[in-house]
Formats: sequence, structure tokens, C-alpha cells
Amino acid sequence: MNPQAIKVACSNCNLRELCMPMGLSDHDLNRLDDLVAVRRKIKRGTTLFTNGEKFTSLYAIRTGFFKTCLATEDGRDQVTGFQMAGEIIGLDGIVNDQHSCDAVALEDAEVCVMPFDRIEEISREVTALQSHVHKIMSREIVREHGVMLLLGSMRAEERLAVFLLNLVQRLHARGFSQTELVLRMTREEIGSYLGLKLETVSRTFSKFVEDGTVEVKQRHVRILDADGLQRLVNNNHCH
Amino acid sequence: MNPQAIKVACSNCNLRELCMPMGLSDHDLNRLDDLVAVRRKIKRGTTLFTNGEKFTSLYAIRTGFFKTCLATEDGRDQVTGFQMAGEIIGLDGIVNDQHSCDAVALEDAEVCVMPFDRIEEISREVTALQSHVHKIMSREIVREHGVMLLLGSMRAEERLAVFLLNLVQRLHARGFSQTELVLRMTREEIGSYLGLKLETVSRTFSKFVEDGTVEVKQRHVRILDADGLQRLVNNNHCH
DNA sequence: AACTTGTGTTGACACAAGTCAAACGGAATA
DNA sequence: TATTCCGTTTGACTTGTGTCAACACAAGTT
Repeated sequence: MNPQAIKVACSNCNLRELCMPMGLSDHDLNRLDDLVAVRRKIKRGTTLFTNGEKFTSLYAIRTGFFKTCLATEDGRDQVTGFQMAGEIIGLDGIVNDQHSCDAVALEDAEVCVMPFDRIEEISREVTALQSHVHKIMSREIVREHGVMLLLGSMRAEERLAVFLLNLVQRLHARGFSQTELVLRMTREEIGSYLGLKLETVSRTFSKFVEDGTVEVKQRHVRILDADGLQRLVNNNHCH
Repeated sequence: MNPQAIKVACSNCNLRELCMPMGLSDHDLNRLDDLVAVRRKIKRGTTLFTNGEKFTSLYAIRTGFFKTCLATEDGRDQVTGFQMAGEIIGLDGIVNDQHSCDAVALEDAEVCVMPFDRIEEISREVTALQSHVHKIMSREIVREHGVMLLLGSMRAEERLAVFLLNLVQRLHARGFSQTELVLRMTREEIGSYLGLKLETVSRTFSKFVEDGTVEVKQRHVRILDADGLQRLVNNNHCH
């Protein structure tokens, strides 16, 4: 099967408002359709790219869920983010022309492959794309600032609360429930992202359930008191 | 005094190789000189920009030393980075057209002000600049991945070792000593960056001194056993 | 010289999260 | 139905770092 045969067009993609600039002329819109070379399917548990691999493209997630993680020789392993439909991954590879982390699909996924030289070429002509690329990278920098704040100054409950609120907020923006979600990752992966051990993540979930702020059934989570979670984060009780 | 009067030119700046793309034609080099609108002096302890302030420009540090930090209403405060000559700050402001952190000069400093619309304009014409801007942003993303690894999985000694090694490495690239450095920040600021309390930073310095890996006299630090520090980081003793 | 003031050091103790271990629960397979 | 496997939960105990407090030191100011 020739992947090129799949008809690819951002102009009529229902995720366009998530991953592409808005308010373009028809002409610019057509240029944008040249961005995506092919689509690629990634099976659950396999990698989209890995540390050290040559960087060629950014990827827009069409369906599925990814984690990006950093592994060192000495066995440290840090999940640096979880990405869902409409989000762009691969930005880490630009600086040294090779990826510096692994992107692993946590469920069967499909991505739009956007060769970076083509992105650069088109964004020289379409200023909206240029601006968009800059904003996407800046957004990632700001997101990581938030994670640094979390890792540097928050306690276990606060970290998990931030994590859950962030997840539902992003899912809600994609048309899913504001209160219910299915975790695509293990407790260990959550822990790695939040700088906690899986036992601590588990215990903290249990505490939330006791307090009546969430309901947890395996990976199904229902948020009963979003305000309570938010207060937990704001009322920084370490005075 | 009119700041415009200061002769500004990247083409003969001795920091050019640190903050600008290399290997340009004379013509492109001239275009680059249009990048810097003015230079601006920042007194120690004052801010270059603050959270919420409108974003207009990126800044290339000519002299001096900055910290960037995130402060929340509830009193949390996270230093997200320390920046020195030749480095670019302000990238956080692009995504929402306003800065999302404070940049504070830790010593009297001077920066080159590069209006972002001019950067975008010129990088549409000079592909080397376009590529350079992308690489700078990607580098910042990768740097923050490293900080996440540090905050998420390292112990106090490891964190401080990483911090010191990173500082001397950057200073060395600027022509300073590979073994001696003067800290421009307080123990509290180091602690905030590393997710530790100032007492822990102080104790860890003391431990390094006991072990004979570093010499510390106030903010003057001499690294006696860089390999020892490196081993501390690699031999992740939490098996 | 005496006095601030901001910073850094050190000690004693507390506690949040880590570690180790055991048991549990779905889900897939036989 | 039994079996295995993987992920999760929970308990008991340990430990690294935080907290609180006292003191030391340098630099500037009066």
C-alpha cells in the first residue's frame, strides 16, 4: 500500500483549528496543503521517533495519544509530556538535526508528517504560518515553565491536581467531557511526569477518592469537585 | 541621551558567533544589522521585562547576567533559568503577545533589543536567520527537558553538580576558566532553580567542600574534581 | 568603630515521599 | 475454570529534604 495515495488535506481537516493557523486566504490555504507529505499510523507501544534519530519532520497528531520521554544511560527516565490530537511533536529535534527524546504511542495513533524543510519554505511565503510555528514553539516553552514550577515547588497532591485539571481542560477543548476522562498512561508514567513514584501517585488518587473530589475506577477518572482540585493548587499551604 | 545614537552592529559584535547565525554573505550580514533597534542598559536588581507585560522584542544579552522567574499569586516562585552573555531571552512572550515571566538582571547588564516583527520580516528573506531562530527556540525546549529530568529524578547533590557543571561549561565557552566561577545568584535563587531550599543548597555545598570536590568562598567557587561531580550525576545511585 | 542589612551556615527535629514487600484485580491466554 | 501477567493498591518502615531557629560573616552606612 502506498501511503502517498491517502488523500491528505489540511484545508478540510476537522483538527485544523487546533494545529494550523486560522483566517487564511484560499491561496494560502492551498499552500498549506503542501505541508503534509503523508500520514503515518503508529501502533500502540511503538515509537514515532527515538532519541538520536535523524530529525526530518514535525508531526501533527490526528488521532491517538503519545508520551515523550527522556532516557539516560544510567537508567533515569523522565516523561517530558503527554500529547493528544491536534498537538505538534518533534520540536526537540530542530536544534541538533536529531531527536533528543522518544515519542511513544500510548494508543494506536495516526500523525500527519510535515517535513521541516517544507515548513520553513512555506512559512517564508505565508506569514501566518511563520507566526504560527513561532507561537507553537513558544507555547511549548511556556508549558515547560509550568512543569518546572510544578516539579520545583509543588507537593504530591498539588502535582496530581494540576495534572488532572490540565488533562480535562485539553480534552474539553477537543469536545470531550469536562469531568470524565480515561487515562491512557500507567501510574508509573504519571509519576515519571510528575516527579513522583507510582506508589505515591496511587496513594494520592486514593486520598482524592476518600475526600470525594474524584471517582477512580482503574484508568477511568470522574472529577467530582474541580473547584476543590483548583483550590488545592492555589492555596499553596506551604506558607 | 538618545539610545539610537549608540552605534549598533551585529556584523562586528564579538558575541556574534554566540547569538547570530554564521557563514553569511555580506549582503545578508547587512540585513542582520537591521535586527537590533537599540541597546538597553539594565541596572542590577531591575527587570528587563515582567510577567504580563506586552511582548515586542527578543533580547540578546551583551553583558551581564539574568534570571528568569515565574511568580504565582499564592507566593510560589520558580526560577526557570539563568542567562548570560550571548544568550537570547524573551521567547516566552511570543505565544500570547505578552511575557509570562520576569527577567531580572543579577548584575548590571546590557541587551540588544530585537523587535520581533523585524526578526520575522528579515527571517523571511534570510533563511539562515530563519533557521537560527528555530534552532534557538528548539534549544530552549531541549534545555528545559533537561531541567525536568533534573527536577523529576535527581537528588540534591546531583542537582547541584549538574548546575555547577553546566555553568562552568557555558562560561568556558565564553573564554572564562573551566574550574573557577563566581556565582551571580544567591543560594535561594539556586535553590529555586533546582527545586531545593536554600539550606539544602548550602549544606550540599558544604558536603562538596568536605569531599574535596569543590572549594567555596562565598560566591567564588573553584571546581577541584569535575570528574567527581560528573560521576555523581551519572552513577545514579538510586538503583 | 558601631550598626544595619542581606546572605550564608549549621544544628535539631519533623514530615512528605521513597522503599520494600505483600496482596489484589482485570485482562488475556490456555 | 484455571493460569499467568501486568498494573495497582495498601501497609510498614526509612530517609532525604524541609522547617525553624540561632548564629556568623561581609559590605555598606552612619
